[in-house]
Amino acid sequence: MTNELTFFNTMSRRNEPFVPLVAGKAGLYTCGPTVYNFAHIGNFRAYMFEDLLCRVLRYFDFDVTQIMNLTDVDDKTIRDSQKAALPLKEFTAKYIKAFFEDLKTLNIVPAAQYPAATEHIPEMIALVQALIDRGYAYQAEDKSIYFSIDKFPEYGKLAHIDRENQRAGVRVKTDEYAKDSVADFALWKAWDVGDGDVKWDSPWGPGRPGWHVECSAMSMKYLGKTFDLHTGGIDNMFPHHEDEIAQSEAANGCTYVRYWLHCAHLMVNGEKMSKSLGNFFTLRDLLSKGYTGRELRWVLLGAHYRKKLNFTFDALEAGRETLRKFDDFFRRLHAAESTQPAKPEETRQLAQDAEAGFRAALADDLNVSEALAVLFGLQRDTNKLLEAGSLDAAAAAPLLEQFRQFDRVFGCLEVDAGKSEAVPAEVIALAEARQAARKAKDFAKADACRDQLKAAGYVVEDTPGGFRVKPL
RNA sequence: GGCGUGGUAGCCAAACGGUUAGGCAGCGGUCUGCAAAAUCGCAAAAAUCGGUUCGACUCCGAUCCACGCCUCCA
Repeated sequence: MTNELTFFNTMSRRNEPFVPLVAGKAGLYTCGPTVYNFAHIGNFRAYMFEDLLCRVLRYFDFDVTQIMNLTDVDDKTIRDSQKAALPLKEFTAKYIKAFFEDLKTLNIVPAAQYPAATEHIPEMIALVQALIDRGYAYQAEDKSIYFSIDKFPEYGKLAHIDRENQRAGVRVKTDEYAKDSVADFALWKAWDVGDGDVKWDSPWGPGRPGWHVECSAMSMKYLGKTFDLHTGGIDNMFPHHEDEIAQSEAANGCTYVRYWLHCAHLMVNGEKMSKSLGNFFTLRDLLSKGYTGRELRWVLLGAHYRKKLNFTFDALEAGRETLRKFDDFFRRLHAAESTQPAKPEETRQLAQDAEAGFRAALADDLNVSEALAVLFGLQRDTNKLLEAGSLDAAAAAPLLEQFRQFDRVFGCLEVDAGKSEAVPAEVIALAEARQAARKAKDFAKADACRDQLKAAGYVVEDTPGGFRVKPL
């Protein structure tokens, strides 16, 4: 059985066996949302990928500690809270609440902690001070503190950025005159009038932390100076993650992160979905169109995380159909009755083989497509047995259990959801009336009964053993 | 300009130097009063042009196209 997980490490640009710092444990840091608005489904592609990663790590018996930060102070958050005439905290609280609701709707397993930037200012100040003490940072004329990239020769090792070849000129903004070098980035932003009452005291005067320093300070606090995995969207690779590495390694003198995993974008009409382009859907948009979190979850799970995924409503519809078939399938499997000798040893073997294929697929840098092929393969084999009438409860049990195992990773099969569904007595009565009419060859009446059932929200299906009623 | 990714059947999407990926949709058979579900089967592919090879969707090169990062961004 394959038990060796491999991940594509952005740092080395190749697949590497995952060997954690501490055997059996995995520490993971995830760049979370900036809470000035509702997250869109492109954002959720990244959170879904991270959920998949954590679920797979757990499937392989790792004890996972996931930390996801909340960026609750930055230029846009300040700007929009001022527009809304609300204190920063009150403004972000609304979107933090919405974010957690959305995670739940998508059945994303919660992280261990969700540290907020504004709750960790002392840690950030300490980190900036360490960088100043070690000669990596300086205060400019505008009172802000900057990281001096020239002092960190390894700068660019993650993104493979060669500073010589960067386009000259484009990065210069009018307010950056104070920096020693254009590429230097802010660790601490000095307060200015536009920030209103958003400010914290520091040894360098009032201000607020720079974006990159937030993640470094919080990840170190919860996971240590060196930790296993850091994830995020590919657009965070540069400059955000590159800057995190520079700050953290300069301050600590040791490797910051051992495995970097980056998720590709969700596209819509061939362009990346983003707030700045305005071409996005929020989860709430989809819910209001009648789609479910489960259906979106299925769609987002459908492509490998390092490949761009084009979002379409067709895909959502196809996903809905697939899930419907699964619901029906599990209902039939729960009700399995044999007309021939059942063979539990055969189904146990089927389950075992599927398990092996499933693990091998996921171990290969989270190849969900192949894992899904295994899932569908087992479904097909199971259907054949059901069709042949050679499954009873005992023979079905190992199969059901295997699907439950699969769902620890997929999180949307709902294997047991239809099991205990109570069908109202009047619906049963109606179905029985239809059955009687059919026997009497009164098909007009039988069809009328079926229409009535449909109106009540049920479908009736005729099987060799009798009828079967299920919700529409 | 620099760095990078990708172009697979109607749609979505994998693996792999030679053997059916898979899903949705479609077509035909079985089952059914009709349906539905299921099942069996079928069809359909590799942007273009070269090269390497006994053999290439898979390796190499060129071309075209799309997309991303270099600026807040999952």
